[in-house]
Amino acid sequence: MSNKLSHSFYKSNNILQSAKNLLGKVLCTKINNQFTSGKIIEVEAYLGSNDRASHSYNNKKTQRTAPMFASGGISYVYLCYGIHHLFNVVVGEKNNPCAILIRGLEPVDGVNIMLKRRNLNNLKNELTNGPGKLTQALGITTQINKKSLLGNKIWIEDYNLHVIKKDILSSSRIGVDYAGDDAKLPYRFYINNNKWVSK
DNA sequence: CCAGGGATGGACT
DNA sequence: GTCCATCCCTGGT
Repeated sequence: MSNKLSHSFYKSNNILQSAKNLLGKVLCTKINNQFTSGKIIEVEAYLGSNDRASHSYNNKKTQRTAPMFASGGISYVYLCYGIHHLFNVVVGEKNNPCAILIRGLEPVDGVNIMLKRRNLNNLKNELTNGPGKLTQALGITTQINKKSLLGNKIWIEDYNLHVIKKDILSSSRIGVDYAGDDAKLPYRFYINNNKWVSK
């Protein structure tokens, strides 16, 4: 049986709800035949054309942002600071360019593979407690940009891990000072008291 | 073609 | 906790 999140999950236009729903789900990759996964602990929602913090603000469609304009259910991976690959889940209907950035993961499968990719010797929070760290750990690069999340390279599973509603906290998003008033919006969601939340 | 930017990380105290 | 190097790629020309 498969617990893979299906098409319908990604088509919703209620992006904030979708972002919260991703908490507790398990992000999986199979890169170079190596399976790794982690439970989603922290996310940020980017609400598209009206959100100044979003790459797709003002319907700015370029080669880079094109994946956001596609129908939900694909990856949006881009390079940040020339070094870090950041992974987003594209959600919403076609031409509603929204995405959810994954910022923190609790390692589940393939910890040894992740440690190796991160050049670490033992399990500690810096393995996956940041958007650039977790992509490195899961082997996510722009090579898997614009890929279906229903395929066999990258996907998300629902293991029915219960996240208590009151344990979901929100805050403003990180590193979006350029967004004016929109920088203050409480579109970052994370699980309370969890060591895998970014610093 | 190239100037400028960027949803950060890690080294250090 | 604080500070700052990062460097590839994008997009406008």
